[in-house]
Amino acid sequence: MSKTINLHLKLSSAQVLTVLAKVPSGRVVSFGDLAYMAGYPGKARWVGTVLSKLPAHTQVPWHRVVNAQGILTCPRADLATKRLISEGVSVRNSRVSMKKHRWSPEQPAGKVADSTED
DNA sequence: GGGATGACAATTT
DNA sequence: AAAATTGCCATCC
Repeated sequence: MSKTINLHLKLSSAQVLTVLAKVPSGRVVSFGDLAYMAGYPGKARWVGTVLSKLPAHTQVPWHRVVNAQGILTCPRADLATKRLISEGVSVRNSRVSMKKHRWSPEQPAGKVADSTED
């Protein structure tokens, strides 16, 4: 059949940035997780492309984004490391412990998964 | 408009 | 554990 009907409908980078802005200090997320949370599972590469276009003075915590291996793969890895350590994240050789610092969109207590949610 | 590249990931060898 | 393969999307030449 036809191969994906991707018409003029483009992905929303704003959604990714919105989710990223929700990542708390001292935590990190992978590109894939970020893409998944934003509603675009499997499009990790695209997330990388989006972040690569962020301005240098952006307020978005781009330094909290690492790859699935927990490695800081951004061109400012040294800066990201510096920031993460400042937030209490253990960074070793541009690498963080995903098992310990990986952030999940956990709902705050009281807000249980209700089907009536939007 | 095709091919290479990039802040990726899951699977397989 | 590490390298190779394949998939994925936007951007650059």
